[in-house]
Amino acid sequence: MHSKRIYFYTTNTIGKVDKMKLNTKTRYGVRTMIELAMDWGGKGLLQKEISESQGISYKYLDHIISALKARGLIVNVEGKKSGYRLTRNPEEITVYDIYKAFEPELLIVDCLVHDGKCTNERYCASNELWCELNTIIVKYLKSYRLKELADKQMQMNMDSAGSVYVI
Amino acid sequence: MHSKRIYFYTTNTIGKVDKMKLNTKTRYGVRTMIELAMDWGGKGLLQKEISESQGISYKYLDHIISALKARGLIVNVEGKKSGYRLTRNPEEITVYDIYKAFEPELLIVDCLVHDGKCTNERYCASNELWCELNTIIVKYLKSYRLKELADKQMQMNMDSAGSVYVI
DNA sequence: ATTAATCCTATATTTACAGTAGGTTATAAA
DNA sequence: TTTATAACCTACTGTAAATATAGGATTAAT
Repeated sequence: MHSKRIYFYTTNTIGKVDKMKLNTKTRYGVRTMIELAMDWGGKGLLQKEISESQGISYKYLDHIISALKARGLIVNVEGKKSGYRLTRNPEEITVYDIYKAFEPELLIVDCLVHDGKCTNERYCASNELWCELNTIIVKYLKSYRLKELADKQMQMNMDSAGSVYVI
Repeated sequence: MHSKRIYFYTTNTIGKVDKMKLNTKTRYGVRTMIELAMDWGGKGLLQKEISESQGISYKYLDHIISALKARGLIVNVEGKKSGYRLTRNPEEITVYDIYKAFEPELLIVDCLVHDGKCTNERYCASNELWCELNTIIVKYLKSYRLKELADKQMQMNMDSAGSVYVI
């Protein structure tokens, strides 16, 4: 699943990019949420159904769903076997909400704190740079709403029946 | 150096954030480049000097410098012991240029290609989302020039002598 | 020739991610 | 009330990249 490393000095120095990479749980989480958003107002979806339509391992989906539930984003309609549904309107759920179900905080460098302000007393030009970038990313994820994603997906599902997720 | 894991289900599911993180080499690379930018038009800086002023291990800096050289961003002024200097005006070097010295490409998810277009034939709403975010990040890094960083750093170094980098 | 800076290879260590396995509990249906 | 099935939870493993460090070879200045 992983591509070849690229080295300078024949070894070391430059590795395959694994940082600045979104984790799979967040990706899967978003896809799961899109699926549930498309069912918004419907009968609810079973883990099995989500697993099959999304091509995510049933067992692995356990963890995804657990995190989404723990974060209060989804819930069982009524007891088991009734399926899951969103707790809020997809319009009111941002991608950042979903991200936060899988990561404590988005910090592209460690010495930035929650609100995007730096903890260091001393001045550091690069810190300012990364801090700004961090803010931009979070702002984007907060601006993107689940509804938009579900709408796009639904539209395209109608246009070409049988389309498949790949991410 | 690493903070505690946070678990749901008591184990697994959520790990310490290691994704969506800038790698240290890029961070060090930027700091190295700031240092050289502040010396722009000067006598050149030795690896030892950069190592000391930045608090980066001399040996580790080997790899940083190697990558920057391989990328053509820096060069020895003339032979050894003459010090390194930038090959271009800091005004013409973007942070993305530096990033590219350490990572083949910035791709927050694997199924995006260089120009920000998706490789998949099938439509995928989340792909579009990540693709846009990727573009935003790259755009920001391309817009930020080394000169700005060096200027800020120089200004603050003058304001408070003896300031120290932390990132 | 000596010194020292650069240049290069190899290797160690850590640890989070990604994923699997195996089980218990709850609930709906038979 | 038995059975089937879905949800729920814990534990564990394999892998691979990141983050270094060590040691030496090469080159150039003095």
